[in-house]
Amino acid sequence: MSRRDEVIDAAQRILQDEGLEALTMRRLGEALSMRAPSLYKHVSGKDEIEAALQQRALQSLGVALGAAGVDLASLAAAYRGWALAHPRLYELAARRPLHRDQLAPGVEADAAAPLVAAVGADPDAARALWAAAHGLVDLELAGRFPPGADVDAAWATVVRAFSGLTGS
Amino acid sequence: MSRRDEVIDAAQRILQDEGLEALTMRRLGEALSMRAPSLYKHVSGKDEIEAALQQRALQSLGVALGAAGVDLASLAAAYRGWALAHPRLYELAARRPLHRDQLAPGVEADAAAPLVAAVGADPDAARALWAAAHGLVDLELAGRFPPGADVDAAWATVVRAFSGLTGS
DNA sequence: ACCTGAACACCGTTCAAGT
DNA sequence: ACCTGAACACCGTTCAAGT
Repeated sequence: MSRRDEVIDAAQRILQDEGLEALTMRRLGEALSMRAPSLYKHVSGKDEIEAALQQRALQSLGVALGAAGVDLASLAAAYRGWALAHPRLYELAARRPLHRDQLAPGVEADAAAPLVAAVGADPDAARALWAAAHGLVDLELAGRFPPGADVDAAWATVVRAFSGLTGS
Repeated sequence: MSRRDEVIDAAQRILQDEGLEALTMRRLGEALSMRAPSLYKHVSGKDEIEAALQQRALQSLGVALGAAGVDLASLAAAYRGWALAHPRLYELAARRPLHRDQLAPGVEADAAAPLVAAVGADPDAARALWAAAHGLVDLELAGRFPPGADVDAAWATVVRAFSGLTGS
């Protein structure tokens, strides 16, 4: 494993265990037993680290969605399940600017492909569905729903609304 | 106008004109012709400033939604219109942790009330609709849709999906 | 009552220097 | 090839001191 990959791996560990605000160059250097300036010999800067983790997140999410099949309900469950299982990665990939220039081409499209397939290849419907799923996850992760809110029911409503679109 | 209100006003101007990352205590002090530490005589810290702006954002959004009526399509247009007209305020109020403890009680609920009314007081449907609208705005503001994407059509799809819910 | 300068504990990043 | 210390230009915040 290259030294660069060790840096990215350590960054992912810090992100998942301690959160996004803990992911600093000094903290990362500490985890690798070096000073922060030394990291710049293996990585161009913090942006490259974030881009690499965004890429991993998109790929992992895409795999999870692909495994869920084409059924709208199970796809929705897979989206939410992945996000709740990897909240820091989701946050980094969905709530932060995407470092598109440093992403392998197609990663974004591959992650979204299962959603597109589920709505019958209609790109507008796919974007609407993606937005609804993203909005639900985003609000849930941000703690925006009131304590007693039935988030499952909100998801079910979205699934029902979009089923009505393609079903009839 | 109290000195505190002058601070909040200046903060809003900086936020809207220069963006969230320009809203620093030193920059804010400069705009008010004082040093950053002096701000702490009028405001407890940056959190209070952010909370005050979040409150203004929620109130302004609530007014815009209330004026749109109960029609789902015009409500959706009002939500998107407000967000695109005040992208920095929307970002502060929707993409950042809400400083709930420093918010006047009811502000959140008041902003959401028109959405709740539009879906027939069903809280699950209201959350689903809110999430879909938030997701669409969030992705659009973050530049996550591809350049040629028909965002209008995606909004129309959401409106159609939710109309089907209550209509039949 | 209001404002200041100096300081503290942080950031990301650059760079000359060492091995 | 790899790592270091010192430095630069930033953060939010505290505090003793001035008027």
